Amino acid sequence: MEVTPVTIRDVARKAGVGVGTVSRVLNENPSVSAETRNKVLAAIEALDFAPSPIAQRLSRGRSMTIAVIAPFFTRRSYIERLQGVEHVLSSSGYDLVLYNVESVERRNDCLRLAPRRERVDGLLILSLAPSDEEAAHLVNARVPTVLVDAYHSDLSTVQVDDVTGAMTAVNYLIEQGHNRIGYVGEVLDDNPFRFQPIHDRYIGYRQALESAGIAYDPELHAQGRYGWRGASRMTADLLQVDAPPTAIFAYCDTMALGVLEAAQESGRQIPRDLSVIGFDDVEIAQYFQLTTMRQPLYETGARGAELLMELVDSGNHMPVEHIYLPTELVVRRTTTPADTEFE
Amino acid sequence: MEVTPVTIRDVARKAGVGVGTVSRVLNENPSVSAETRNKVLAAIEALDFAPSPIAQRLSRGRSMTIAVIAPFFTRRSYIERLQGVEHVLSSSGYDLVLYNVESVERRNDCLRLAPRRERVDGLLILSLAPSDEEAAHLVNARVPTVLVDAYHSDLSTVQVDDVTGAMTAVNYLIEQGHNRIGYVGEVLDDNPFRFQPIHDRYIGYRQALESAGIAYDPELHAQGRYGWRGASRMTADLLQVDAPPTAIFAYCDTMALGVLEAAQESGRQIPRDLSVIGFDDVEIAQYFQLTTMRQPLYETGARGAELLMELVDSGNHMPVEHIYLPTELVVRRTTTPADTEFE
DNA sequence: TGAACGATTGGAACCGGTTCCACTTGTTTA
DNA sequence: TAAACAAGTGGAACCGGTTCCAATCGTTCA
Repeated sequence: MEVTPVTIRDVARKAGVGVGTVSRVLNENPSVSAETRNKVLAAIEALDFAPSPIAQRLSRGRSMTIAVIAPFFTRRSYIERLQGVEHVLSSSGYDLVLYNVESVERRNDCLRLAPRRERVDGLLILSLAPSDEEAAHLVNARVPTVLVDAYHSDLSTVQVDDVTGAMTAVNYLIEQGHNRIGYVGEVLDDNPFRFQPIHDRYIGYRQALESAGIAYDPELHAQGRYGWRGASRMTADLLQVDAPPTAIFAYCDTMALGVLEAAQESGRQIPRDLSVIGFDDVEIAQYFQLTTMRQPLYETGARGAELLMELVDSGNHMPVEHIYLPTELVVRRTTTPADTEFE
Repeated sequence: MEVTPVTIRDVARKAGVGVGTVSRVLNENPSVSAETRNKVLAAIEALDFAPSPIAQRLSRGRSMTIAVIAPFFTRRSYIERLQGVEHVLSSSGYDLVLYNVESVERRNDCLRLAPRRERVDGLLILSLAPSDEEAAHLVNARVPTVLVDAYHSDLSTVQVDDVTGAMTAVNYLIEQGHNRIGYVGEVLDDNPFRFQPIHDRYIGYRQALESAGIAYDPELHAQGRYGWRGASRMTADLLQVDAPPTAIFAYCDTMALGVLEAAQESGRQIPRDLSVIGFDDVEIAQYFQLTTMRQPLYETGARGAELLMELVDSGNHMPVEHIYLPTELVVRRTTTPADTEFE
C-alpha cells in the first residue's frame, strides 16, 4: 500500500466541480454557493485531502517562512528571546526556520546567504549586528528584516537601552554610597559577533561614573570571556588590588555568579563586604537573590516578531522603526549601602 | 526598481541553451560538456541567479525540511539537546522548522498535524512520548520519525537509560552508607506531556532500594512541580519528618538546587548533614559542585538527528532502532559517606 | 422583450524548478 | 559502408496549488 497523494484535482473530480472552485473553498473565497461548498467539503473529507504547503508557496509566491538567525550558545538570555519569537510566529501561521550561529564564519554565511531570493518572507536576527555592508545587502535584497538586541540605522530594531540600563545599575551603587565600583565585563576590543550590549553597558558604566564625578580606574575594570568561570578568575584578581572595589557591576547575571563565587572564596561576605549587581534577570538570578537589571527578554523577542509580521504584511513598505523597551532595577540581596555595619 | 526574479529560463536564454541543460548544471549532472557548463555558469553569474528552493521542493517532491517538536520551556536540558539536533541538521542541508510545545493542546496539535502530507521530510520529537494511537498515526503517514528522550516500540528512539542511571545514583548513595534516602521528583500520576524520565528515574530509585534490601518509605518521597522552588518547599517538608533522610536523590539538577537551598535554610551543611545527587549535569551543576548523573544531552540530540537523516535517505525503509547512550556518575562535592565526622 | 448585470463556475495559464523522452552528432563495430 | 551506440542537448510534461478570464444562467432595468 503506497501513500496516495491526493491532489486538488482528485477532489475536484470527486465533487464534480472545477479545480478553481476547490481552491476557492480552501481559501474561503465568499463567491462559492453554500451547496457547492458542501459538496467540496464532503469530497475533501472523504479523500482525507490536505493541500500541499509547498505548492501553495510556489503559486502564491510566499514562503510563509521566517528565518531566525540566533547565536543560541548556551546562554539563557538567547533562549528567552527565542521563546518570545516562537510564540508570536507560531500563532501567525509562519514557519520558524532556525539558524544557529556558533562561529563567526557561520554568522557571515547566514547574513549573506539567508536573504537570497524568496527563500524566506522575513528575517529576524537576534543579537547580531550587521555591518554597513551587510545591512545594505539586506536592504537591497528587499527582505523584511528586524534586528532584536542589535542596532543598525537602516533596519528596524527592538532593543533595550543598555547604556541607560547600565547607568541605572551603577547609579544605584553610587547612591548607596559606593565609589570604588568595579566592572567585570566581556572583552571590548575583540567582539567578532558584534554584540552591541558589550559596548553599551561599558559606556553606561563609564557615563555613570563620570556624571557622579568618580574617576574611571582601569584597575577596577576587568575584561574576559568564558562566562562565570572567567568572571570568577577576573574578580579574584580585582579583589587583590591595593584599594579593592566595594561594589561590582557585572556584564550579565552569569558573570555575576562568577563574581559571587570569587568573593566567597576570598572570604568576603555578600553583601556586607561586596555589593554585586548583574544584568538580565534570568531565572537563576532569583535563586541567588541577585540584585540585577531586568531586561524584558521574552518581550523583546515577541515584539520583534510582531514588528516583523507587520513589516511582511505591509510588503516591506514600512518606515524603519527603532523600539526600545525599558529595563528595570530589581533590588534583591546582593547589594547594600557602603559602610553598613552588620551585627 | 523592482526586484527582478531571475528564473532558470532567463539563464537558459542568456546562455543560449535549453532549460534542461541549466538544470543539469545546477545539479552537477555529469552529462554536460565542459564548454556548455561554462557558458551556463557565466550566465548564472551575470544574472546573479539562485534557484528557488520552493520550486525545487515542489518538483523534487521533497521539502528538505525537518520538523523538530520540542517542549523547550525554560529548561536547560532541552536546549542542549536542541543544539545537538541543530548542529547535525545544519550540516546536512536540511532546514530545521521548530515547533515549540508549551501546552498539552499544542503537544497534541503538533503530533497530529505535523505529519500531514509532504509538509516535512522527517520528524524529530524531543522528550514527548506519543500514545499508541499517535504512534500508529505517524507510522501510517510514513513520515520518518525519531524520538529523542522518549520511547515508543514502533518508532526509532535515542535515549539514555534513565532506570539504570537512577539506580547508579542511588546505589552510589547506598555504597556511601546511606540508608535513609529521599527522592524529590516530578509528579508521577499526572504527566500530561508523557515525559518518560519522570517514570523511569522513579523506578530506578525504587529498584536500587529494593535490591539493597531497603524498604521504600513513602515519607521520604516527595512529588511536585515548579522546578527548584517546588523542590525547595518539598525538601523543607522532607527534612522535618521524624527520621529525616541523610541523602536525597533529585529528579534533575534544577530540583537539586532547590534541595540545596532548603537544606541550607534548615541549617544543614552540605554534604556533612545531607548528601545530594542530581541528574543531567547541566552547566550550573558545575557551579554548585553538584554530584550528579551526567547524561549526554547534546549527543542524544545529535545522534537522533543523524539517525533521522539515515532514515530519510533510506526512504523510511529502515528497521526501527532503539539507541541507548550511557550515563555517567560525576562525583563532586555534595555527597559524602554517611556518618562522616567533620572537624 | 432585449440588454445589462451580478453571482457562480470551469479551466487554462502560471509559479520555477526537475525529469524523461526524442533528437542530433560523432564514433565504433560488423 | 551501414548499423549500432554513446554523448550531449532541447524542451514538453509535470509537481500541486492559485488566479484570472471567459462562459453560463437567472435577474433586474429600461
